[in-house]
Amino acid sequence: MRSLRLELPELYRILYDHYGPQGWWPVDDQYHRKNGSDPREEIVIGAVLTQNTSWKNVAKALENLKKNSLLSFRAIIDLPLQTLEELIKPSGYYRLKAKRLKEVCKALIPVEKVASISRDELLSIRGIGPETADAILLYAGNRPFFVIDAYTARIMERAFGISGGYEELRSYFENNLPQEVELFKEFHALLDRHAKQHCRKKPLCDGCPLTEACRSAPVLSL
DNA sequence: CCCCAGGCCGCGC
DNA sequence: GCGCGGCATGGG
Repeated sequence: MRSLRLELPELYRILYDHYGPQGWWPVDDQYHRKNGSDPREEIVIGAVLTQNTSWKNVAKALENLKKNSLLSFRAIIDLPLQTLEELIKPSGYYRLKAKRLKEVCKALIPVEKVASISRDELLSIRGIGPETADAILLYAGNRPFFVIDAYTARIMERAFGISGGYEELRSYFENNLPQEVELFKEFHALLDRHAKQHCRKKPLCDGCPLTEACRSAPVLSL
């Protein structure tokens, strides 16, 4: 963990200046006002549904739940398994995720728990691994846990030669940034955005804001 | 046709 | 403790 050509706060600044605020985590506040539900429940549910799945597909599943006023822990717990499966089908792995959702909702009701539950306790819930746990802690619980995902790992490895397992990367971020929840939220979202826009599996280096700092950037020929 | 997407679990080694 | 297959839909 030594070859970073810029400090994390600088990396954040470059991405933020280039892409602007990303508006994570997206929630439908209007829906929750109308239904008297808690937007944090939507974050937890979305965090489970988005496991290895594009957000577009997740949005369809969330929309199906909203249409029927079922986007809440209580509704999901009370819903027959098969009905839940049909509603979330667009998000993929729908049989697996229907079971996971029920377990997670049961374990986290009332949703105020996200403010106090320990990371280890979250990890002991079936269907919650490290990334989902940290997403819940950060975006629903407003607590300073940095979310690592495949995008983050790819950017750090490719651009800066920083590789490591989940926990290694997480402590790297948490130890080299001010412990500010809003910074953690925005930084993770920006890394996601950057991976989609430029740092894809097949990198699109044209117009990349990190070219100057990136060790894998193509050499400019005159 | 292929590959990929905001992972996790259970298994074998 | 690490690697691998399974899980599934929708979009490029």
